[in-house]
Amino acid sequence: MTKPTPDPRHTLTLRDVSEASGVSEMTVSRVLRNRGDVSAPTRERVLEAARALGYVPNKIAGALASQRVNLVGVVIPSLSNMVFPEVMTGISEVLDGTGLQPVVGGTNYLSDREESVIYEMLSWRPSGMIIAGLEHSTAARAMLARAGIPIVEIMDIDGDPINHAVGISHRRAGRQMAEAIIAAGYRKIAFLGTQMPNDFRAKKRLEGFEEALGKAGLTLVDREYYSGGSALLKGREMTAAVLNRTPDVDFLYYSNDMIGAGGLLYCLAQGIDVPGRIGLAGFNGVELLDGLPRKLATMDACRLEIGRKAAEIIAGKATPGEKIELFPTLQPGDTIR
Amino acid sequence: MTKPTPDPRHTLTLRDVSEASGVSEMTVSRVLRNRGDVSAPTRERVLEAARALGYVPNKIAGALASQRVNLVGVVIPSLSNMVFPEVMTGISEVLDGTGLQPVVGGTNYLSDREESVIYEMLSWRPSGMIIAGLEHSTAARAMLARAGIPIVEIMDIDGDPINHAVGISHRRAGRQMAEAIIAAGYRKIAFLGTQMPNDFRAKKRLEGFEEALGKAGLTLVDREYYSGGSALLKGREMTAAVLNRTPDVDFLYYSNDMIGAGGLLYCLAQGIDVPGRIGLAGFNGVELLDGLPRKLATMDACRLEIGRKAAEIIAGKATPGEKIELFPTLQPGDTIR
DNA sequence: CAAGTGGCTGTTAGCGGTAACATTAGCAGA
DNA sequence: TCTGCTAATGTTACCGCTAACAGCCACTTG
Repeated sequence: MTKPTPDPRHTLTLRDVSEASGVSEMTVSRVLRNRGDVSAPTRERVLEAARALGYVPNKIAGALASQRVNLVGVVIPSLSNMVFPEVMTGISEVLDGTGLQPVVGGTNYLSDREESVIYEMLSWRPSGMIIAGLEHSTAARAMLARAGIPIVEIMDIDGDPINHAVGISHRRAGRQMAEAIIAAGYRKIAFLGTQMPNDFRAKKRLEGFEEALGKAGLTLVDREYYSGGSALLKGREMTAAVLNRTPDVDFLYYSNDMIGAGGLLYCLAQGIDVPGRIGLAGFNGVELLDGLPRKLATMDACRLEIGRKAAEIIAGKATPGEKIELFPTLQPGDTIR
Repeated sequence: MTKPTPDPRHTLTLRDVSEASGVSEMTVSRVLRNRGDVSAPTRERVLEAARALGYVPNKIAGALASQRVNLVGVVIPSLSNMVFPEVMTGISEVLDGTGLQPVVGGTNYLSDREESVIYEMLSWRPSGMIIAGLEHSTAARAMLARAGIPIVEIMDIDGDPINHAVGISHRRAGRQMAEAIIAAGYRKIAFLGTQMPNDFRAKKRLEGFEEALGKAGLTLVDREYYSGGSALLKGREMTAAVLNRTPDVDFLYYSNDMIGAGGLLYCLAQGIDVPGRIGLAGFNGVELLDGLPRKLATMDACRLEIGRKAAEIIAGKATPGEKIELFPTLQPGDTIR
């Protein structure tokens, strides 16, 4: 069967079910939505008819008539980031059972893309929007602000939310990590991270990090950026480059766990004493790390909780304070002495 | 600003733009959709008015009236599987520019969930559906079959598609891997995989694998299953368990690369000679592997290409043959001697 | 026994757009 | 001047469903 239309007739509507079961369309509608009073026998007849016909309601018509859409737009930079699936899990957990359904869109860290994804989503009149980050184009902010639905910006709270924000302070996270590293006695610290001009959160982390270094009278002894490709592999390569260029470096701060893991594998393969000779740290608290030969120091980003809280605000289950700050915990692992 | 409704008045409609620009709603509609003839000055006035008001069209109403929806439903088991983001990339690549937009839904390998996700999606009357796997509940198949839209089942072609199928033969993939392993001289082969009763593709791979073993007069010397948790870590644990229980095993066949990678790290840490004493192989060709100390033998699943081809069928860019079979290539890596 | 009451079902009028057709103006050619 | 045509715009009738309200029929209640 290659033809996509195995049905000879028109597409089914409420009317078909109504005729098949001998009641009005309205009653069918009531049965199918479990709303209002319908007698048990009628309900049975209707359900039976709907099942027999294989009727699938048309939500487009329903949404237009009722002015209600059970969709929640979720706008994130990337699906393949390890970070966002977990946020999605938190969102789904909470939304499941509320009748609300998440719809995901990716922006690839592109502001233009973000704007058009938001526009597209709003044109479906969702019940709420969850968006990663606080930085958006003016147009995007304007659209969101006047959409008349709850908007939750997630991941970050260093900035001004349109409506609600749930996240951590990346600036503070960077600072904390720097303080821990300094406290452990490391002094020649290098940074290795992504080259994404639009990864504002990574940028803020680095700012906080350097700020804390500054307070201790230190500056980064080296930095290395990458873009694209396998993060694990890039981590190896970048680490090799830094160690080569700055042999006396004693700490490598990675902007995420994947490149950190690559660096760790590289150091171990080179027989470098970790954390004695060189310390390492990443960011995110990716589950992956649990399987590595040594546990990388990191900081979890409260991803699951961020997803949950955001969804709760949309679902009306949480008091919507303007900003909800979560506090990541530093996991020293085995790579800080 | 905590209130989600910065706008005092009602939500905007075509009428508002029409009044603001002094033309009929129909003309506004034409301008906004770039359809039909509209004079340049009128077009300008309308666009100007729409921009000034911050009008976002209501696709629900538009879709109902035009009976056209630019959405493509994509149903996959899991977003956090490493496998599916790449499929999504392929889909997006092709759909971008066609005006079609993918909408993703996850099933967690649960047949019930799948059925309800499909129902939910169909109720939005999408232009097409892309669904992982060939195994669905009777009700799900029926719904899809009579939806009157192109349905593309992806990943697998060992079975009967509803409409179109794009994928690889997992049975054949398992067979091929077994043949390569046997050819390399391994004889005491164990299998380590997921415990998911609904991961039909992993199951088929194993069937093919065992079939080929059988032809060579061999059987699996051990098997180990897992569920949940960090795949990398589980890989280590399972490998330890097998090596402990069956010390003379000489090959470990993993149902996916992540647990394979965990196993590889474990073997290396134990100082086991890989691939001399023990050979290893996974499945998927995950990019991640590129950063591992040694390259794991695997077989890529043509994920990008599957996504592309599926999207092309939906977009009408490809001749829709019933089944499109892709052929994975075996990547021997460094873990088969 | 009239008037209420509650359970069940039907009727009507849109929701905000768009397809299809109608209308108008402007202009060329006979 | 009149017809015929095209480009630009307007009018009308839905799309499939649901909110709101309107019946109707037992039954109770005073």
